[in-house]
This record gives sequence, C-alpha cells and structure tokens, in this order.
Amino acid sequence: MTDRRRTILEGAARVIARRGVRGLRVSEVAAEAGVSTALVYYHFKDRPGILRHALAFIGDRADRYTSAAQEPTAAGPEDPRERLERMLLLEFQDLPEVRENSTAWGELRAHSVFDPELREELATAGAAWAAEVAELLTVACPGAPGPAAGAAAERLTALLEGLSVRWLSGLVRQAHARELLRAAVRLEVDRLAATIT
Amino acid sequence: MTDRRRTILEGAARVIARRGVRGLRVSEVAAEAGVSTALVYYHFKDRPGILRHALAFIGDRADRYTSAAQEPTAAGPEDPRERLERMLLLEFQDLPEVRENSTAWGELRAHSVFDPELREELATAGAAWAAEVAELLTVACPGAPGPAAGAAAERLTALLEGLSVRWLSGLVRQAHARELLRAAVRLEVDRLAATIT
DNA sequence: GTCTATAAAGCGATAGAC
DNA sequence: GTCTATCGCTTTATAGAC
Repeated sequence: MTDRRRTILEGAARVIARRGVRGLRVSEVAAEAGVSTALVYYHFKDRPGILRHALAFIGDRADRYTSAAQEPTAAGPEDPRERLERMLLLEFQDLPEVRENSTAWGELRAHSVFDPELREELATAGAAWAAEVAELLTVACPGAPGPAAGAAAERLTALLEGLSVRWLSGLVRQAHARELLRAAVRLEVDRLAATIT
Repeated sequence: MTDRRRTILEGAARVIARRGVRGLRVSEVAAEAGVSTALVYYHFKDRPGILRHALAFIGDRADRYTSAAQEPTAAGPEDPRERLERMLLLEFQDLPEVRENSTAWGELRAHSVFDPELREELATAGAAWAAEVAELLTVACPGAPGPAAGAAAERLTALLEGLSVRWLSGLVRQAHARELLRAAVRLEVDRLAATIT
C-alpha cells in the first residue's frame, strides 16, 4: 500500500471514531487526511469502497494488538485466567488507536441490524474471537466441557461489547468497565472449574 | 397527545426499527403515517424534534411492558429469580412492538457514542432499569451486599444489550440468546447467595 | 390542521486542467 | 496523482393555498 492510501485510511479511521460509520462524509475524510475529495475517490472508487478499506485497515490493527497479548510476558509464566483477562481488557484503553477500533467495531455491530450484507463478515470475526476466548477458558479450566466453555465465551464477548458502548459514550468510567469485566471472567472461570470437581 | 401526533410517532417507531435512527427520513415517516411531510414538521418542528418525541414514545411503551412483568402472575407466588428472568427475557420476543423497542434502544445506545445530547436521557433510563434489576436481585438473595447486587445488575443489563444486538441482527437465534441470559442470571444469583453464607 | 409546491442545503461523484 | 470546479440527486425545511 502506498503512503497516500495509508494516510487517507488513517484519516477515515479517525472520522469513523468521531462520527461513526453512518456519519462518515467523504469530504470530512479528505479534510482529515489533508487531500481533496477527488483524490479520495481516485484511490477508493466510492464511499462503500472507502468504508470497506477503512474497516479492513482497522481490523488489521486490532489483530496486531490482540495477538500481541497472547505472547508470554517477560514477567515469566502467567496464570491462564490472567492472560484471558489481559486480552479482554485490551479493549478498554484510552489510546486513540484502541478507541478507533472499538468504535468501529461497535458501529459495525449496530449497523448490521439494518444491513444484512455486513453479517457474514461479522459472524466470521465474532466466531473466531469467541473461539479464542473459549480456548483460553479451557486452558484455565482443563477438563471443562466444550459447550460450557463456548457458552461462557459467548457471554463474555457479548458482555464486553455491552460494556464497550457504555464506556465509549462516557456512561461508565474505564476503570469501572474493566472491573465489571474482570469480575465476570472470574465468575465464569469459577463456574467452569466447579463443573469439573 | 392528539391522535395525529400518536399516529406519526407510531410511524416513526416503525421507521426507526427498519432504518435506524441515522437512516430515518422525514418523508418516510410521513409516508408510513399516511400524511404529508409538512404535517410532520408542523407537529414536531424539525428532524431532531421528531427523533426526540419518537424515542420518548418508545421509552414509554417499554416501561409499560416491563413493569407489567413485575406484577404477580395468576399462577401464584413465584420465585424472585424467576421473576427477574422473566422480566429480562421480555426483551427477546418476536412481537413487532418489542422488536421496535429493542431496535430503537440499541440505536439510541449506539448513537450516543457520537451524540452527547442523548447521554443524559440514556443515563437516567439505564440507571432506573439497573436499579430495578438490583432490587430484584436483593429480593432473590436477601442480605446480599448492595454494591455486589448493583454490579451484578450492571453486568446483566450490559450483557442483555450485547445479546440483543446479536439477536436483532440475526447472529444468534432467539432461543440461544434467552438461554445465555438465563444462565448468566443463575450465575449471578448463585454468586450473590454465596457471599452471604 | 393539512395539503402541494418549492426553496435551500448537503452530499456523492465526475470532468478536465496540470 | 492531484487539484479546482461543478453537476445532479436527495433530503430538510418553509411558503402559501384551502
């Protein structure tokens, strides 16, 4: 990808974070990137094209920071439950990049209620994420039945998104959202552990 | 409120459920209600005015059907936990009115990320709802500490909204969403009960 | 109160010069 | 590749008759 394209997509990501997917105006993306609207069309054909590339761009960045969380830390061996908590809590950070990602993801979800075309992509990404969480849950609770871990993962990811929108709209403070999510992880892990013994 | 105003707001509720808050067109509201666009402006001043009244209208309807669930059933005395489950599960019904309400509520939430003006109203309604859930939780678990019940209520309402958007966009079936929510209620109630003994 | 007709503005998209 | 200028459609909002 050329630098110009990247610059425009970065601008688009900021605009999505500020106005939402539905509030995105091509002229605002151009202004944000410091180029003319014609150039945006030249590189991305039309508004859906801009949106498609911007969302892919944002998704790539998200993969980068969530998979980084999977790596073992320098601090030595870590409790699997702590690793799961750390991974999920990555969504609640006050970094511009993370806010942009969370905002875009929430918009995608909300928009999918009215736009069936988005659902397939959303279902794939969501299933992959839930599977990752379920995997970490079974590592934390070896021997836990697969369906139980799957259901727990679905609840945790749905809860995370419910909390995410509250955080992004300023209805709960970041620390509180993190605390609620952490408590939910412990609840689910304890419950899974209890099904074994 | 006059009949005409009510007719227009009912139309607006259907349009919001079909197109979303951002997708609402005044002309479509008018067509849905079977009146001219000018009449819509006459009664509600401008687009934000239509939106404001429509969302209040929808909120009132939601109050009506959720508070109805609080009443004792003819079937006799009911477990408090079951009453809580029943109340929360009301959000997952395939009735047009319920879908409209859930959709509009989800839209309100999603939109509030970008529109600070919506937050106050949302905070009030959300707090009242969470308080109701917390109250039922303490009835189910007498002696449970207030803050613990409050946190459980926040998790349950956030989870419900996370599941709601998945249901409305067809990513999970209704029965599955209900099952996940019911399991979460039991998890939270059991946990609260354990803090006492 | 309700309508038809239209003004005014916003926005996606393109033409054509450089 | 990049810009300025503009076209054309959509949508909000109002004027004025009834």
